[in-house]
Parts: sequence; structure tokens; C-alpha cells
Amino acid sequence: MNMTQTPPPPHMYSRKQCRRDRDRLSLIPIMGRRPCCSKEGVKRGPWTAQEDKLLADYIRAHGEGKWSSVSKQAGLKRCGKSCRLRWLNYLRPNIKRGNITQDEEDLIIRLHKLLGNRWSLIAGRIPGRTDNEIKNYWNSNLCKKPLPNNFVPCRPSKEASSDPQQLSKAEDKLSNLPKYNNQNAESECSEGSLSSSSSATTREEEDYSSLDLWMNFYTREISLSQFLDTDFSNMSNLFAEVIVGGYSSTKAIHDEEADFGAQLALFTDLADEWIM
DNA sequence: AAAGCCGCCAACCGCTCCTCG
DNA sequence: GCGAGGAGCGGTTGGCGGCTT
Repeated sequence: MNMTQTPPPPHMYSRKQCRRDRDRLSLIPIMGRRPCCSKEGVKRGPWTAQEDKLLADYIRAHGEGKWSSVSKQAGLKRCGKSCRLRWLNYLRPNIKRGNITQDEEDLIIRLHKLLGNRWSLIAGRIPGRTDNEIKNYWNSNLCKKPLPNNFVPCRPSKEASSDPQQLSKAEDKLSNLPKYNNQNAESECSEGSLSSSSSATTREEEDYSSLDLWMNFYTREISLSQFLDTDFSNMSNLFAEVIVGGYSSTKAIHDEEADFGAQLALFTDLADEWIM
């Protein structure tokens, strides 16, 4: 038996190689999928217009939530996750269809540099666009574009980490950006609040207005001088931790040791490098 | 004209986080 | 504090249409 002629095991095939083989040899797909729902009789695949109507009518009448029971209540033979995804990515009101504009593309690039592959957060800053749409757009368009000198690779966690020497100082900082609570962030974003309102009264509101300010600066909605002219005295140490990437959990909010002034000075030094 | 290849995008999957009892 | 279940997220896949050979 000549082992050198043995093809690689299926799990070592690249996707393209797999598809090439499938096309050439008319094989069934090598990499199968397990159904997400073990229940038999759960429908999968593309949604029909009738299913869309059932789901949309139900949610308009009863609101979002309880996805696991939505399918039953609405008379759909779909799993809850599928219903949720269909609603969020397609049926939800105010979904913007069609081509991504140049302005939206610029914003996606900046937000991706800022947030990495946190598509839901990026989508939250771009009205009418879904995380899935932005993710697809990134992977099919922006990922292939030539990157600026200091641009973060599309998948920094897998590709950039192997050669730390190539990371710029800014990228080092960006890779440590906070993983703040998505629900809070999304609700913030859904309000469309792009201003750095100083009327926040609670600690939580205060923290997110700080983050918002920074994001506005990063996405060039405000200038560096406007940013530095801000009265930071009303903001918590979270802001400083966000700036230098020292924030790793909500506990850090209460770190009284944070040297806000020094961190802000560091940020100011880095600011020019961060902005393309 | 047919086969092969490629890109796009809707949908699926597994994992993590959050909430609640 | 702990476990179960639900919700959300990001990575991946499959189907399809268009392009190339």
C-alpha cells in the first residue's frame, strides 16, 4: 500500500479544496453539519415568504423575546435561534438593504480597527445594518483590500499574534480594548446617541458616555482638539482604562489605583498614531 | 455549450454570557 | 454558590448565480 497516494483526511481539507473535489467528483459534501436542533420535524434552510409573514406578524403582536416559544406560538416549524436570526437580520423594521455606501465602509473600517471582530457592536454604530451583513461585507470585500501601514489584520487573534514584532504600539493597545457589556452597548447604540452628553447621572450612564465620546473621537465624529477639550473631570476611571486598554472586567471600574492623568497623557501621545 | 471556479450572502453551529430559581 | 435554560455572538458553511476557461 502506497501511503503517499493517500488523500488527506477530510478535516484537513481547505474549504476550496473540498469544494473542488466535490465539484470534480460529484461527491456529497465532505464536511457535513449536525442539525442545531435535535428535534425532528424542525425545518431548516431558506425562509419562505409565508414563514416570514408568520414570524413578523407574531413579533409585531407579541414583541421580541422567548425565541424558543416563538416558533410554536407563531405556527412555525423552526428552531428559536433560526427565528431570532431571521427577525434580526431580515424582518426587523428599519433594516437597510442594498449596497454599503463609501461612508459606511469608512466607518466599518474605523470601527473594526477599534473594536476588532465585534460585529454586533460595529453594527450598532451603523443604523440599519446588521452584524451579519457587516461581517459578510468585511470578509468578502474589506478583508481583501490592501491594508494601510498600521492597519489591524482582519483576524488579528489568529494571524497577527504569531509575529508580535510587526504589531505597532497602537495595535497592541487596540487588541486589549474592553469587552464591555453588549446589551448595554447595544441599547446605547440603538438610541442613536452620538453626542458626548454630559447629563449622565448614574455611574453606568457616565461610563458609557465616556466610551461614546472616545468612539466618536475615533470615528472622527469629533476632532482631536474637541476630544482633548472635553471636561474629563466628570468621567470615571473607566474612561482612562478604556483608553489604554487596561480595562478587562467590570471590576476594573472600581480600581482606585488607576492613574488617570498618566494614562490620558499616554493616550495623547498615541493619538496621532492611531488615526490614519 | 458545458464544466469548473469564485464571490456573495443567508443561514447554521458551537460557544459564551446572562438571568433566574 | 451552582446549575439549567435562554439569548447573543462570531465563525463557518452551503446554495446559488455569475464569470472564466
